[in-house]
Amino acid sequence: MITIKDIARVAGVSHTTVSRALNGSPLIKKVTRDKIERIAAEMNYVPNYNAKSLVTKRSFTIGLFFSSIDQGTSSSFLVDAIKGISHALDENFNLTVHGIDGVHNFGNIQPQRFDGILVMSQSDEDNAFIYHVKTIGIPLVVLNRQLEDPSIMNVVANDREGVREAIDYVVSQGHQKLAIIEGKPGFKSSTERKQGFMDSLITHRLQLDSGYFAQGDYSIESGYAAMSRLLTLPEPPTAVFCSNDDMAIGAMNACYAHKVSVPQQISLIGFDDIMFARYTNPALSTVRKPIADISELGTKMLIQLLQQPDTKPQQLFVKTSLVVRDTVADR
Amino acid sequence: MITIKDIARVAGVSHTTVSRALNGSPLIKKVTRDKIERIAAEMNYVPNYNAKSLVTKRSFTIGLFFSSIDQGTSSSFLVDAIKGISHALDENFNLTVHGIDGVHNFGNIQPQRFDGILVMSQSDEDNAFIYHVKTIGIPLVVLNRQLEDPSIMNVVANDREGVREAIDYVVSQGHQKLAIIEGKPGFKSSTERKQGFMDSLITHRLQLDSGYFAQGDYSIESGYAAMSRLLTLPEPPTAVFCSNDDMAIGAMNACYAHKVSVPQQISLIGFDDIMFARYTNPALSTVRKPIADISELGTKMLIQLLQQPDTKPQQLFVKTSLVVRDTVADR
DNA sequence: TAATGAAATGCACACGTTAAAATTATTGAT
DNA sequence: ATCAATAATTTTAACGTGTGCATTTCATTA
Repeated sequence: MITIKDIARVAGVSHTTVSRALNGSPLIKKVTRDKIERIAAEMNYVPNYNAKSLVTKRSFTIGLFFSSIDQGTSSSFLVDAIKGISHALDENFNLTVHGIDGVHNFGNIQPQRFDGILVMSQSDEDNAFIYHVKTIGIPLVVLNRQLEDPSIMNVVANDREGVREAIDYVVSQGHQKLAIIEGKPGFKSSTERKQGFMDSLITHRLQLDSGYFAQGDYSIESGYAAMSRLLTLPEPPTAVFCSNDDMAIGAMNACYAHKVSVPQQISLIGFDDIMFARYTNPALSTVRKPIADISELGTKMLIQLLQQPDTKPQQLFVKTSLVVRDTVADR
Repeated sequence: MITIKDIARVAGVSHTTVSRALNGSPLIKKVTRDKIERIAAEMNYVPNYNAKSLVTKRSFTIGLFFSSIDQGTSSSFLVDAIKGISHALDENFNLTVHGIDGVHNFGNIQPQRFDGILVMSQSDEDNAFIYHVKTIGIPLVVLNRQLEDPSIMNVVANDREGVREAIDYVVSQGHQKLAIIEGKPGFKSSTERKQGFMDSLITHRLQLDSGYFAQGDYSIESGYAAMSRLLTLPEPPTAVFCSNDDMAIGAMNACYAHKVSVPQQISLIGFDDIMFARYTNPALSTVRKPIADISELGTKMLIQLLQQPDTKPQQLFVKTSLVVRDTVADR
């Protein structure tokens, strides 16, 4: 492996000059810099990041932490997140991936090992980790889950607005009796999406029938169970908003089991636009939550935070978009 | 941040002794070691991996490289792979994730940055990268795609055997007219799976009708197209093996579009057992390719390779398993 | 008790880089 | 031509750790 000292010898300068030249210091004369850069390229020099890190105290790695990678249904999450991040990340940054539940020793999470940390959060159980990171002072951005704490940089989708639009669309198709299968109790996203649902109904002066609010927990099974209950109602809804696509799939299977045809007899709309929403039969209409965009924006904010540590934390919202497929019928 | 020198001062020994004690050197007396370990724990000492790396020339990171993370349909791949790997990986190893297509400068891939590399390969376009890694001497394991080169450690599923079992099962259900939708031409996996298909037919003395061999390329669309063609045959098959689940989903949609009911009129069986195979309507019968197991085994082999660099490269096969769901009818 | 050898520890340097301080070269003004 | 000011470069030290070799400590034997 060749080092700056080797280059220095060839160029007839000191290794410090090489270091400066290669790092764009203004202290170096142009001709010297050019010569050094040429020689470095010729010798296929690649900097030793460990040595760099040791002295600059930067690690050139940013860590991506998921609530869990062993559990958690949403596999598309991970891919989309990594996509978005690597899109925004400089090539000589390393991206490491971890499950928060796999971190047994918080002591391993140190400023010296991570220049910055992205948390793709799915549950408030991540808070202990998040606050550890915040406490030891590693630049931090939390993605996907809306936090109450305004002192932490946070990038999320505008769930409420997105759901409102979706329900507006369902209503515009002539539906009057709308039900909702709610998300996991206590989760911010659950209440946000429910709010969006109600916003739309209220705007359209449709009644809020308490029998049309079914509890779920974001799992496929809970979608199945909730839908089964809704179908046995004396006067079933004509359209059901499922607070995520997993539950929508469960709901669709429930319809299938009860010989209720989608969308002829009942319309369904989900939330997330997971990878296989388009491959269900019929293809699921849903609200796209742009995980890749969220991740990319979050990464940009993190980089900003690295460069200017006193940047004010903000809560940023990324717009969702309605994806019309085949599960909402015109009435 | 506290260093071994701080510990040394407190313990009243030299930093060398601390270093040795903490790294399990046999040169240190037990009482000394115990004292040092106690003090280190009390002071919440965490080693500086950059300094360690600089002097030992080990990076404590292993790189996971995918063919692409921007493209490539199979999102469950990534999750399962990371699952399997982090399962086998020591906590003080870092796992970094990259897309091979995102590596613009092979010069960045150096022994100094990666102790070892795992390639989750999906296409032979990865070969340039693989051989670069091999050439510069980074310990390497290639996962998922079977290589011809016996000098590279390789862990793959036993596709041929898995398909044979699956087709045996389909035949045992009374099917006689079986078709196959083949994978991408030129891919090792395509020919392996086709071989498994033929193995079974030959064993059961069923005829190989060339009209029942449809070309695909692993994409959903190609599955749709191939199935459409098979359905227009004067004497259509009663069961179709699709060389992966994506094509099976395309095929299922083709049946749906042609008003052919699955499995009543035609049976389908896929390969991979992707995450949403169980959520199709009806749920897809398929062959599970254990990506997590492959990754875990591959990681173990890599670790072995790190510890004993002269370990002989092998080609290891991981068993697939038949997943019976609802798309193969009894006749 | 002294000599011997083995066990335990310390010293000094190295790893490749950046940064502060010191030195030398160059320019401009008188 | 001289001096000051500034530009360009070098010298020296430091980051935290591991390792070869020298040194000390300690138990054993003569």
